[in-house]
Amino acid sequence: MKHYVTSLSAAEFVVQTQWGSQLTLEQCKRVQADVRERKLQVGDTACQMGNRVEYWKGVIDGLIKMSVVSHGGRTSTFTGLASGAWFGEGPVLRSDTWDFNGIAMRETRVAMIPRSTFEWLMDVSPAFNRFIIGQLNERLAHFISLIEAERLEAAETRVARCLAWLFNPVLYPGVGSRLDLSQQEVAYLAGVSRPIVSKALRLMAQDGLVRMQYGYIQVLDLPGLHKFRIQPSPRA
DNA sequence: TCATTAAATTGTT
DNA sequence: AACAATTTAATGA
Repeated sequence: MKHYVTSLSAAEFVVQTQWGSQLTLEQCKRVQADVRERKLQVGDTACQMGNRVEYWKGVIDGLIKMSVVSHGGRTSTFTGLASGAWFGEGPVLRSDTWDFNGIAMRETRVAMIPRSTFEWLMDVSPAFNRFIIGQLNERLAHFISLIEAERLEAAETRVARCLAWLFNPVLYPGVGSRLDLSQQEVAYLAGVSRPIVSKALRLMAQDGLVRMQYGYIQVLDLPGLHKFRIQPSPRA
């Protein structure tokens, strides 16, 4: 599972993103001057519920788990944030404070755009606004799909859905067709037990949708993965 | 470079 | 949840 990631600096990373490449030279210069980089170890916090949002953040490489904690201390995971993901625009525009936790699932490098720079970009760049709208829209579709699957579908189907979104090229442009992800990690992200993940992955592999190797998963048919479905057991 | 060992991941009950 | 089997990574000659 050697991934030969060209280790871009944060400044190099932002200008080659979908939004960064559409900025004017002037805008690029300011973004590159303002961007910061942070390296997270496994278990480190990328963002914490309740804290003020100081930065809009992007995953250069690595994986972050997005989750919330209930009053009783139980945690619920929504999704992973994979390479190329940008997050925090929701809280910046809406509530000023993080409304979820971000925990690194492995060594992860994060690019950080100061809030003031983000707001400036919203003011001066129509291209940036379009990107943010697209981002919000994609995430909305993602979460609607999650809720629907959570309520109506079998656990194996939820695993497929969860994986399909993780390979979404709009939200996670840095993820190719291969993602270093153990079945245990998939279980955490999908909110199911590891044996369910194991069973689900073998079903998907039979249908030629994915290929699994030791420590990583390769998607062969992304549309097929979205459509994958096994009959849910009827509920009360 | 190869063999041995340890660690992580996966399959199964 | 626990166990066994398999794969990879690390170590050292």
